[in-house]
Amino acid sequence: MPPSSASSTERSAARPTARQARRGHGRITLADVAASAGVTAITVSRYLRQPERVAPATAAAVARALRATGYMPNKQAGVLASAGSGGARMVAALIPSIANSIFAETVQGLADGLQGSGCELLLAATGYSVEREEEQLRALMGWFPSAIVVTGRRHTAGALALLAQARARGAPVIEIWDHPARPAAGGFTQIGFDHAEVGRAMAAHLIDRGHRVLAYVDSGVVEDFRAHERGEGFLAEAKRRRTKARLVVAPRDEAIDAGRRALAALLDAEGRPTVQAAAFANDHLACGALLEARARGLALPHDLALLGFGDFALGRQLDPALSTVHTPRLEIGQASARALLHALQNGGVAPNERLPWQIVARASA
Amino acid sequence: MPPSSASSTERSAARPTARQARRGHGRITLADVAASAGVTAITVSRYLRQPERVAPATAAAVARALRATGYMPNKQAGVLASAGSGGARMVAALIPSIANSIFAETVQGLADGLQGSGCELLLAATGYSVEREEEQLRALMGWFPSAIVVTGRRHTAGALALLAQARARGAPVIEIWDHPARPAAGGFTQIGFDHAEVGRAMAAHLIDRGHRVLAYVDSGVVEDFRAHERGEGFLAEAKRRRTKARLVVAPRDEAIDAGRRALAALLDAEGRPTVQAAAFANDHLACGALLEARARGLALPHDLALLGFGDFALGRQLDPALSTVHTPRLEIGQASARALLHALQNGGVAPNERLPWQIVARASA
DNA sequence: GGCTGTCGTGTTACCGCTAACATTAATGTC
DNA sequence: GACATTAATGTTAGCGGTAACACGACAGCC
Repeated sequence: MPPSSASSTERSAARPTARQARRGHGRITLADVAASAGVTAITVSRYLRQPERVAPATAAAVARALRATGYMPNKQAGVLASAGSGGARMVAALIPSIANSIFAETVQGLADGLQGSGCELLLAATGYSVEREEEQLRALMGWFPSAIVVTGRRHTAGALALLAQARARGAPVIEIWDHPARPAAGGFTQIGFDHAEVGRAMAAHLIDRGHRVLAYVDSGVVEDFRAHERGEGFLAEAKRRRTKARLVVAPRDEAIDAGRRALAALLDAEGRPTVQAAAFANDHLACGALLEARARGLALPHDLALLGFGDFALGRQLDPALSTVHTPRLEIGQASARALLHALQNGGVAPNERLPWQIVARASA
Repeated sequence: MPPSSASSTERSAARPTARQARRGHGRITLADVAASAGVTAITVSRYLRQPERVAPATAAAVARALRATGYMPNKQAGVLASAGSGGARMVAALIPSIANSIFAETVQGLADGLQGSGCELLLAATGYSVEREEEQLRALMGWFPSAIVVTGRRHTAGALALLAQARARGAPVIEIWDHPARPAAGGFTQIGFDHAEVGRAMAAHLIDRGHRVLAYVDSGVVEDFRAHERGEGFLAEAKRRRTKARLVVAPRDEAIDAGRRALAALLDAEGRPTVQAAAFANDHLACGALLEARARGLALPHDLALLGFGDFALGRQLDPALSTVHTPRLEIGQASARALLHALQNGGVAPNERLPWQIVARASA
């Protein structure tokens, strides 16, 4: 047997291991399966991706070989070779906080919706910081995900550029939890609701019930833009209805305590209560306030009305039960999954979706 | 210029696009940066991975080229080429449910701990099913993650094989939320605590306070193994202390209601209360029971003692406040991140970690 | 019977990056 | 000044898979 060909002179066969050091990490590859089935790699690849294109007899042999070898496709290689058009897909999701039950449920909805679709979920938390978001986005984009889900419509210029770039590659980009009346600059798919509208409805709810001196207790988290927007809507509506309303900001703190303290400040500010009704950026704050009000022996909603946002389990069980805004947190995730899968299959841009929310009037307002 | 060589006859230059259809998806690659810097791709690669190995002047040129082109490394290609030894890493995490605040916090801890380490988080929820876990694991393993985090020590045979295979490749495998007294079969790193021990402590807590007829209300989720184990520990301790104790299973249901109904059943079973004290698989159940007890006008803990598990926000705020077990849910995630990063750097197997929990005696027991 | 399809499979080249070895120039050594 | 070292960069050959094209065998058609 003569040396195969090529440059190398003698001893090319003498040390076969040297040059081939990187070969075969012991993993089972398509080539192994192919050898076992007596075909070539591409045939196995075809069997896996378009089984109808291989002859029945071959298919049987390949199937046997697959079972015998315990082959597991390398998705990295698949994505690299077919630039995402292959079966393996990754969806990158960026949310402010995983621990926050609101977003946790959204991620659950997203994961559920992706289940069985062959998409895996790449997750990162931004900690409510657009700079962190850009960083994380840059890191995740290195994996060239097939679709990207980000929270809200406010991003750094750098992040917007990255998102635009992803979309240009054909990756659907979805902004969740936000869908204002007028579309955002980036022009990405939005799945959520209009926070300004919610804020207006919160004010209207309190005004309709006869309260005349209002306050919106905003989140102390600087970049909780959606909470701020609800606050703006709240004030706008109060102004329109010629009702006194002020904006205060809760201390950035373990939220329940922050709510207590924020309410205490409102009640004690000028030696006498400065509000008749308060709306809150979230239910944690509102529950804290409710506990504070109860501790002071106030009768809700007569002495003081309190309205939360988010409809957390806690508020429903307190006595009096907290009135609040119920949000489609699970649905946002599910709708996003649906939208992105649809866009991936049909190539188009996913349409916006505005999801419903409701004010849940319980005992506190 | 003669045709380069090879088989093809004429017109090889006539239609340069034909054969090169797959070339250049428009993405910027190392080669582009290299061209812009007047070097070859490998030099740019070196600059990115071991900057001290390129000459200062070259480094400057490359840096300039990187900025000019806006290059973003393709991590898929990186992992493929260097089989994980490169900078890009992915950590796969499998948890029962993302929406469950306990696991959400653990994932948050994990994400926090991974932040800045160059590891991205690939997440999947199993829905408390070991079969689903195996499926998900198989899907995630196709990405050849650098490390794997799974929940608990019970897995299907197939899943165990996959985990063993991953470990054989050098990927740390960590089982979280579980760390029994005797090590598990798989021999994977365990980070958590001993649930049987917690169960025993819960029983001891109730017995020490003089309660003589006990019940453990187990989770209705069939594969919530850890809750079941706490139940077993509970019964074992009661037996040891010669105290009456029974096991009941809550309806699988919206958990707060399930707790109410489970307690109602215990109280009404034989026309009279059949328990003096009950421990629960989780705080949701316990809170439901607490609300039921309150509705019935029972004085806690005298008429009835209730002890939860998990220390959720709700229980702390109810009146009377729920006694419960505080768990290191965030810490488990953080410790896992630390452990796996350490193992990735130093190559060894991460050591087990037993994390502390405490019984928080509030008003209900 | 030669022509054109179609089917089933193989060949080649390439995705983007990096390990291993090769090469060149500059430096040190006696 | 010949030779071994070291530093800086380049070449080649992969990683594991798939797109595009090529090819042989058989079928249908006039």
